[in-house]
Amino acid sequence: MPRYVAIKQSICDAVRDGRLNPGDRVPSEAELVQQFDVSRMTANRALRELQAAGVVVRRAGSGSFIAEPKPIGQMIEIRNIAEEIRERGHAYRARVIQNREERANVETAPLLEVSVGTKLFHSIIVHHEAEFPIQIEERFVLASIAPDYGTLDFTRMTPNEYLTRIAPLERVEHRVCSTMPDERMRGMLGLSDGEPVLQMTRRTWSRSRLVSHAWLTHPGTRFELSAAFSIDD
Amino acid sequence: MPRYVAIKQSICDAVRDGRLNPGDRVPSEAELVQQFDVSRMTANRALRELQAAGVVVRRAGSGSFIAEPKPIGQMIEIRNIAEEIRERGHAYRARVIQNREERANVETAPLLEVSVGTKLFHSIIVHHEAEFPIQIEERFVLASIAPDYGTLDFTRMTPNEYLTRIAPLERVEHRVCSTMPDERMRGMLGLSDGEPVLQMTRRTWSRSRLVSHAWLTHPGTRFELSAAFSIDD
DNA sequence: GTTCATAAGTCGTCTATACAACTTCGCCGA
DNA sequence: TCGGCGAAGTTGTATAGACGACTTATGAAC
Repeated sequence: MPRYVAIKQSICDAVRDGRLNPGDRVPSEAELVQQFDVSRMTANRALRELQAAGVVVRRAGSGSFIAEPKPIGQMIEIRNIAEEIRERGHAYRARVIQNREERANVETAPLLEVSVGTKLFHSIIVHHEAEFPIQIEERFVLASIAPDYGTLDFTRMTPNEYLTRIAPLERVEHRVCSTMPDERMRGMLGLSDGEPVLQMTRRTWSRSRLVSHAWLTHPGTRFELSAAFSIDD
Repeated sequence: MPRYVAIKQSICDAVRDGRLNPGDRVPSEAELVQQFDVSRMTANRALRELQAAGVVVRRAGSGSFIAEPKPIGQMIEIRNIAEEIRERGHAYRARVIQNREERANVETAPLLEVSVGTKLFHSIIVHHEAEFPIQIEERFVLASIAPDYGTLDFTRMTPNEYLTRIAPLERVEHRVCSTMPDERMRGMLGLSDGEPVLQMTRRTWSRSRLVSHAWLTHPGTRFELSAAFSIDD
């Protein structure tokens, strides 16, 4: 294995293990030169590529630091819905329908790819934008990765915000489809008859495991999902 | 400007101008050393970063070449719907409803951010998966970028396929929402009453211009949009 | 105490060189 | 004609050294 890759992996491993957290200082190029007995150019390449990957941020004269939770993926923004709403200048409010610990059954176990009986949390939250329900979030979380998930107050911090804080995001998968809501959904979202919903299934991986499965349901007429991608020089 | 950036830009410019096309050979590191009077490490960095950006592919022993149209964006796959259907093992068929040249009017001009009167093509195509309509594609294309768009046979090559061939994709923007179809849509997609659709608005840029605006409408129950993103070491 | 100059630490870039691995192609011999 | 060998070209990686720009802390001068 190339030596610059070994350096990158050692730092990525430290992030995955929690030995390095967002904001923490990463060894400087000079220190890596000593630790790994490489030339400075090799240490430089390792850190430079980690910066390109968004793992660290570097400031000339200051040092290299683990990047904040996630500048987000490249496209579909994994942003905090609370922030998003506040940026639009509206009040944000959350109503927690439920948040309890469960054992995975034959229906829920496949969602997180675990065996039946595994402990997990099951939360349902309705997010409001200025009194109007804008998203229903039904989420399953691996209990082992977030043991105190059941005690959190999601009116103060969204599950997304909490999870990106305690578990470094490694991979995200989205599926989007358009359906008609069932009666319960319709009630929670305050929809009139015949209004469709946009349903997004979001799965997130951390520390090499699938840790969360969420259904995010929006009123089709009150929500747009936006994504952009561009190449640069 | 750093010298490796100057090299990258010169190559990116050549791609944008059409002087370099997919598959074309890019000057080797040794040639760049002579052309730009830099050290090989500097030329190497320029080409290496272009490879990371997906602009070129490099093969040890062989050379560096402009990458194929697009390995796709990073997430939402800009894939050929025909390929996608065939990969699922079904027959693909397209029905061209219209394909004509128009002048931009007050409604269509803003879509491509051009002034009223600009020549553009307006095509409507229904894509079928094994007899079932799976997508309606209504698209506006800047005529100046694709002068022969009006003469193409879209039952043999999709607009997407054609456009990515003649114009290097620089930026893509997606917006997704869920709505109820109007009567005409419902007919074309063969939907029963009360079935919602997933409507995606896709805008693509090439050579620094917005060149295409497309509405892609899918039956909500017969389509899923999928996207994934992951960081690697 | 405040302000300013200086020094140390750090990253950003660039050079010159070296060796290894791989690809391609031509040449030579069987 | 076919096969194999080797040379030339190309990329991948690594080293040692250099200079510049920026940040931070230290300490001196006011």
